[in-house]
Amino acid sequence: MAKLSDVAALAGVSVTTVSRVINNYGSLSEKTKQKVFAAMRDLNYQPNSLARSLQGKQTKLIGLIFPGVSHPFFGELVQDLEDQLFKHGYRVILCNASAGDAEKERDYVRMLQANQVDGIIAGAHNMPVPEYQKINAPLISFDRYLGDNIPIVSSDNYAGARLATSALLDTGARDVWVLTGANRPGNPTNDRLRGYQDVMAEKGLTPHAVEIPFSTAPEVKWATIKRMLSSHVPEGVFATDDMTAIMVMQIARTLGIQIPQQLRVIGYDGTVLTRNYYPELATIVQPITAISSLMIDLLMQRIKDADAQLEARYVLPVRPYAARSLLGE
Amino acid sequence: MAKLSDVAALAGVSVTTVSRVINNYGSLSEKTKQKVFAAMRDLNYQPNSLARSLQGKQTKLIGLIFPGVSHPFFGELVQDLEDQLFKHGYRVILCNASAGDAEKERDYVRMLQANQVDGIIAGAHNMPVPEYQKINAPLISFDRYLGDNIPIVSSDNYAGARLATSALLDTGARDVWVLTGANRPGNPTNDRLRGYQDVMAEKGLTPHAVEIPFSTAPEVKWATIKRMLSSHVPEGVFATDDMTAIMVMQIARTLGIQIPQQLRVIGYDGTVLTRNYYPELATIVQPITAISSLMIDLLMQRIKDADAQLEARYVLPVRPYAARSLLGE
DNA sequence: TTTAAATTGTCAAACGTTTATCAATTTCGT
DNA sequence: ACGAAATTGATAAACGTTTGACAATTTAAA
Repeated sequence: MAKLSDVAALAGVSVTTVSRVINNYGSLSEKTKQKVFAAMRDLNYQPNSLARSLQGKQTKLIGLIFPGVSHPFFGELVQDLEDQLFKHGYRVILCNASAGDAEKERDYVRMLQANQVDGIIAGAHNMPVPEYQKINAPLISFDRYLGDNIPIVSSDNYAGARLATSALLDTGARDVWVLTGANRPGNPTNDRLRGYQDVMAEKGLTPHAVEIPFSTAPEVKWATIKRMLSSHVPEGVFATDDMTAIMVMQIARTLGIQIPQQLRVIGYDGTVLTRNYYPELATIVQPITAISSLMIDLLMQRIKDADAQLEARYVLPVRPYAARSLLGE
Repeated sequence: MAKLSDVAALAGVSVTTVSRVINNYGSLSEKTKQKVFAAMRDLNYQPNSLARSLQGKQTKLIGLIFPGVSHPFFGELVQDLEDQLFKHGYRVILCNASAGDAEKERDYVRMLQANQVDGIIAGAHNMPVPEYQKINAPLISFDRYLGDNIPIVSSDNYAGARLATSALLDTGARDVWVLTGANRPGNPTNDRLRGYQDVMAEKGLTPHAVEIPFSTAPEVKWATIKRMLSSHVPEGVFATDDMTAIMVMQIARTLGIQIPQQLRVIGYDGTVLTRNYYPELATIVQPITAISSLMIDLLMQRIKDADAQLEARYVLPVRPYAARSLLGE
């Protein structure tokens, strides 16, 4: 790998001059600039990031901690974050912090700090809150409470859940159940459950919640749902994520349950993937692009100024998708 | 951030000793080791990766260049790669090289080299081959020809395509079409097309190929398929990826085409996602886990020894999934 | 108690940059 | 052609670590 001094030698100038060209400071004649650029091109020179970061520059690296990119929602979110961060000149270190593995997440956080990342965006939550608090890199959270002064960005889970539940009730259904992920304290997705419960209460209906942790193996999930549908067919099911909703519909079909005549299903997330490849699924769309731009925007503020005053919570609006299909239209 | 000298001061030893403890060389008494470990713990010390890499150590970073993680297949592959690399002590820099954007990919490659990554795994191919050739980091490719001496790992596209086509023919279908991605030269996925063509030829049947580039916007893809199915309903369709297969089935349904009575569809990829959430889809399963372990294994060999002699091509076996559903079982 | 071996320390160079200081040289306007 | 301004260079310190050479000290074996 060519280094600064090689470029200087080839261009016939001093290393100081080359550095001045690269960092664009001091006064430089157009002629030498061109000579240096030419030499850089010839040698295919790339400044060594390690060296310049060591010297004090930013690393231009951001750590992304999410439960994994194989889930379509996180896949799309991570892809969007990466795309946008790239445009801001940042690169991404990917951390798949599968649910439950606190030790791995700890390792990640350690590593990200050792690598001097300029910031972290986290959408996983396996470690206890106090540990997040002492991370000294700028940190923004998605949909999870990680500690005071760590801004949370999320979609309007409560309003979304109300929308979903109401859409089911609007079809005339009264026996409406909710399928929710693990109900961890301080987790904004609890609002999805709350939204459901509140709407049901307002209508004087009995809520029924079935809990299926996010990390449940698909086979187990399948079995659980099948057992549920076999013993009793509700009129409506609000699954708090699309994949679960799709599974409910699949299982219903295999059980010969008519959709939507007997059973109406609505999901949550509304990824591009489900909207395009499963368009008949009614769902609540999270504004992924808005979520990523906001998170990046907040992160950039904290990177510029570590003490930037930010809100504790940023809640972005959701919208219903394909609710008509609940009516069989 | 605490540094080496802080640890030394707290432990009451010299920096050399601390470094010796960390890197485990020279002779050390158990007592000082413990003192140093304790000090590291107390200060929550993390060696600065930048500094140690600059000094000559590996960065323990691997670049992953793929078309994006929002596609389930790549999402699962990347997740698997990341998980396994983590266990090997490596971290991942994620590069979404959306199809067609050579400039972005060039930027990525430049950046990865500037960051001194220990290796690269690439599953995208937007730059001309010569540019890959001059990358000096160890490089392994997925399913794409990137140049001589750059090993390609892929599933058995040819055999898989034969399997898929045969499965359709086995149902009695004769008018069988293929829906394939862009047919770029040197791209092993061409083998999927070849496999189809060969089987058709062997049976004396006329092949029909419709090309839909991978990067096509879903709406356009939808329209294309709809147009195709509206003008003529084949007896069988082999879509060279599952998402397209699913779309074909969705559109067929909206057109009132009976599946599988009138139209049989088989896909390719067989991700965990489709198998779990779309189990009625017949498909060919790529061995994602085997693919990632092999790629990592090869990469590790090249990292240990840059001149490690490796094969040009590694082809991993595929297996059919849910072929029975083509028969309506 | 002597002596060899084990342990720890001191010092300095190196990795590739950035940046400040000061000096030397070139360019330019008048 | 003179002086001021612009340009370039030489040198060195700094970022945090590793590693080698060598010296000093401690420990343990004979």
